Amino acid sequence: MAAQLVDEVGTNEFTMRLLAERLHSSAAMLYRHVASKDELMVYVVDRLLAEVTEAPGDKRPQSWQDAARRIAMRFHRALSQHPNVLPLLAAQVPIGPNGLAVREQTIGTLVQLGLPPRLAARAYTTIAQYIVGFAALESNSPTAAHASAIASYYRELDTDTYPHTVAAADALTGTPLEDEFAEGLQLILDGIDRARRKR
Amino acid sequence: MAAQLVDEVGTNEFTMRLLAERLHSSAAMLYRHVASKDELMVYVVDRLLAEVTEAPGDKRPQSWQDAARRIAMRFHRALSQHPNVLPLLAAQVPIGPNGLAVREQTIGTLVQLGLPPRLAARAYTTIAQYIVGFAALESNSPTAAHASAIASYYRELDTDTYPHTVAAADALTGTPLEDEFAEGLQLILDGIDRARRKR
DNA sequence: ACCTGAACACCGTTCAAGT
DNA sequence: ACCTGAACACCGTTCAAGT
Repeated sequence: MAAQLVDEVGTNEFTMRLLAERLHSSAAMLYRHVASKDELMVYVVDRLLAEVTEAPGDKRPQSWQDAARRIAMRFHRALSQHPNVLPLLAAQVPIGPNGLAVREQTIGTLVQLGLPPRLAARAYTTIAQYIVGFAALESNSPTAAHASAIASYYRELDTDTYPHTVAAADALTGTPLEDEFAEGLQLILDGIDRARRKR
Repeated sequence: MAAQLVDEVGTNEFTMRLLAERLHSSAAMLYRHVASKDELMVYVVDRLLAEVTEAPGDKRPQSWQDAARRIAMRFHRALSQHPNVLPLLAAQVPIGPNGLAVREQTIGTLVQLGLPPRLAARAYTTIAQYIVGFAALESNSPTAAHASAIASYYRELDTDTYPHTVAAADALTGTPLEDEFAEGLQLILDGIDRARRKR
């Protein structure tokens, strides 16, 4: 399957020829199933979004904050487990069936729990953007592959010319990334809550 | 210049050979100035970030909200003027000198106007993510190139299976994108403000 | 020493030719 | 009818060979 291969070798190394080889087939054969590599990538993204969909056994959320937090965590976890999909997600707006399903489920739940439809839609978009953006930031953390190159780059930074950047970096190094994610999310949820109360 | 060519032909059509041709040079010559195409793309992104830097003649912001809004608007405008740079910005964390300068200036201003350093750093990241995410969404609007393909895709959507998505789409079609951007930004600013007051 | 054309090792995609 | 090897038209990158 294409999604597995992306997980394994990453977007850059993913090749129609390599996928064909894995399937004991030929590259030309793939074009009988998909129109292009781009279309295939849409499917790969949609596979990831499938993991964000609500499971049937999930207990019902008690508040819209609860619901938003839960979907955000699922989304975040899916991206942690499939970090190689991130570049694809940043490049496309997810238009596959699961992408639409997640959107629909989430907005629906938020509306049901008291958020005005317009605000619910904006909330979903803002949160989704935050998750993807945070994951992009996370992939640049010291555990990532290109770490050494970027680390050496930052090492050259003067504390005098970039005092706040360096200070902030130090401050944030203290807190684990999981907490950071939750804190930033809370920032957004609070903003949504204030918008809700205003009307 | 590389940035101009990206603006003109887009990321996909941008080619070392084409750039060399524009410069009345050869592709091999480019590798005397840059190590790789990726490095060149870092410069292209940094050119855009240069437009986000504070101009010397700017009047001083009155509040951190004011400062944040102003930098967000500049960033947003730069992306509107160079939409082809967006895919690059989504793929890299901007590590060029201007990227660092914008970060430094912004966090510095926010701290000076009363935001705790940690919160200022997170605020910058969250807002930057929002801007890039919003631009990605905007590039999918009906004025964009791939509009017909995506439009036809959404046309197939059942109002029964995706009631909230369709309803939200209708609701949001009414408001101009500029207003939407400002509203979403306000959501985040409110969240930051609540975090500030809490401590 | 500086620049280039041509080459290398790839791509995504297509298509004539086999079974 | 289904599948494939080879080909096409490209890439980014390198390098021997020219000046």
